[in-house]
Amino acid sequence: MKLSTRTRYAVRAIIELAQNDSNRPLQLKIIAQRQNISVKYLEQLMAILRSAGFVRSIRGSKGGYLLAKAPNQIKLNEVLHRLEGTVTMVECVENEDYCLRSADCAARYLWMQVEQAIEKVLEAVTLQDLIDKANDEKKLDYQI
Amino acid sequence: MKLSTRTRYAVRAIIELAQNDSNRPLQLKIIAQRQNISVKYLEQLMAILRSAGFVRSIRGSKGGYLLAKAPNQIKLNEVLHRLEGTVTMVECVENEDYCLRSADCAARYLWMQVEQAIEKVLEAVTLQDLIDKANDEKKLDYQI
DNA sequence: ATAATACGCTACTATTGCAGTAGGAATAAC
DNA sequence: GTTATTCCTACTGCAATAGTAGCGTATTAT
Repeated sequence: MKLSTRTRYAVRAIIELAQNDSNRPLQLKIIAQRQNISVKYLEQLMAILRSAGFVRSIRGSKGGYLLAKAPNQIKLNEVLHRLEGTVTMVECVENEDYCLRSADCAARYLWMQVEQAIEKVLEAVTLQDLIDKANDEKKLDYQI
Repeated sequence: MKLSTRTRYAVRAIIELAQNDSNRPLQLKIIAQRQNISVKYLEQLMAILRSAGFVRSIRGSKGGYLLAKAPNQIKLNEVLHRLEGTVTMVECVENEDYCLRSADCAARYLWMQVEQAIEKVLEAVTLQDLIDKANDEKKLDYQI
């Protein structure tokens, strides 16, 4: 039930964009440095986020990436869905016809419970929530 | 975030055992037929369940597998932990030292929320719950 | 005893998906 | 025009999973 590094990297990257409060686009080079990811790999991940409409890019010199919406308008479940293809852990949960026994399958019931729990969390969290949380933690650090 | 087929198969197998209300051991051959899994592959999965103490085996002619505890004593989180190695989706959730930024990492906060939600569901479900649920669904089928 | 049945163990192979690399084209700033 | 950056596509290497195979060991029925 591991999360792919693709997803982990991409989420970290989009958080960086959300935390970029300058009005200027943030370059992959910078994100790559901060997060210790190869630029080339990051490019591919950003392509996913871009085609999904979460970020927009500005090409050419001084170009880079910006969030395409406000951070409080980007829910993490949407992001995860795009990155993971599906958040479905098991085929039959989404596609009842996948298995003849779906209707009274005890296992399927379990997976549905788990998935609903995941979905509920992800639905309730926006990028804004995450950066707020990170800021709170930073404040705590200073107080020590 | 896919579940491995190892886990899916093993859970289905242990549910079969939980549903076996004869006092006689259930043979892998039977489970393999019902679930459409190779016997040899099942053997390996059952070895995991056995070493974890969830099931016990009876060797020899007319042998097979039985649950080692009552179905209401087997929580799904325990089973999943054994099968998946870890239910941790992201390394830093369990191991704070994994990353220098753990303390104020916005992403880590997200993954912790998700994992806690998963764990909460799995902790609350026993094999007994699953077979009860399956029986309920069967009853509904008959009523149609 | 013997045959049949069934688990136990270990090694091997094939496949798949992920992670990462590479090169060059398009675009914009200066 | 030069430089900096994204965009696109293809390729490669690697690791984990999925599945196979064969022989060994234990138990029961007869």
